[in-house]
Amino acid sequence: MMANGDVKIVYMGTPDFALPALSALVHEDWNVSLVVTQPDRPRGRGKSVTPSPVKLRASELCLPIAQPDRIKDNAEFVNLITDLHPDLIVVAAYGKILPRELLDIPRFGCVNIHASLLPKYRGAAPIHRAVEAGETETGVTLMYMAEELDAGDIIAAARIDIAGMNTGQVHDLLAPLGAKLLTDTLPAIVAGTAPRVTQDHDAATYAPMVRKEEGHIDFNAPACVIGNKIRAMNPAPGAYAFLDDMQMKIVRARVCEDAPNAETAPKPGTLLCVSQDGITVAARDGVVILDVIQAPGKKPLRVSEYLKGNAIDLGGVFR
RNA sequence: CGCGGGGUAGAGCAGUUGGUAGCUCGUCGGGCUCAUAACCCGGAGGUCGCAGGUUCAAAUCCUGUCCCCGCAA
Repeated sequence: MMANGDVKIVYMGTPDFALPALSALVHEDWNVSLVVTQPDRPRGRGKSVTPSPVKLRASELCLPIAQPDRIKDNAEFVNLITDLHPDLIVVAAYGKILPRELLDIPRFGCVNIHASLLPKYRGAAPIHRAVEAGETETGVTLMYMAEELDAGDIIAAARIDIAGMNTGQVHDLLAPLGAKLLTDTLPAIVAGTAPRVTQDHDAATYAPMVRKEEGHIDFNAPACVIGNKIRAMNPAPGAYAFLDDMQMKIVRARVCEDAPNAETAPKPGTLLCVSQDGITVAARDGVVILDVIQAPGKKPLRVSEYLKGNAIDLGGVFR
């Protein structure tokens, strides 16, 4: 049996989600000979050129880094990888689809850590979409990569209970879980004994990228749907609604589904109660009670704190 | 140089025609009450982000600097 250090790995990833797996590989002495991540881009306040989280981590770990602008039809990059003769390519939220010529390079293949229980939630935003759908469990899946997005054969998966959690919380559980799944499974992959189960493609669902505007809460929806949406959109890109001209972020809320009497049902979005316990807002059925809100330019505050220095008029309407 | 808001008592805010700081909550003590997260009275607690400048005098004006946040990417 070969030692971890004898297995040459190319790691491809970009955001925070890809951090734990990279660190775990290094921690277990796998030979990470190159880290590939998205190019530094102007982002954030001030439009400053910022490196990806994975680049920062790779730097800390003193690993070689490559940041190709594109990997499709990029002979130079393909040659770089080819000449490296990696035994395995590990991908975690890299952000680009790997072309066939890359997938064919490593003898042990290319594996991908995906933040859902495949075949459900293939695509860019599996965690957001799972939370939004009100799933009570999700997980991570390790698969051999295929040309089609997230459609490769499954090697292993791990599930967790996510009831009541927001996207950030699920993310923070899934990222290390994915890392563990990877390192637990790697020996079998290298030994050629890893399972390889074809996905049930008919059961596949897709998790498209989240658009910012999706965070705009429409109170003319069932309370539970709103609750799921608020959890799904936090911490990023954030859920919000307008109170007069102010865009108020809704960081945390809880739902009460006791449907108001149809006769007296207030217009959705109406503030029914403003107190230390939260801001009760009418939904199409039931109410949503806002617990943590964030005014523009301010920090997120519990409603009880917010009210110490700001007034919110009863009867206002969120739009 | 992308646009913009902000750093003032433990928390959230007010206070810019310059004159050593106020509100709500919390906290401590006392009172009222069968009782209370309610009410009344009283107290403690702040070198007003940091550094320099102008001035008799700066939270307040000027310059620099650090940090936080919203938008946009």
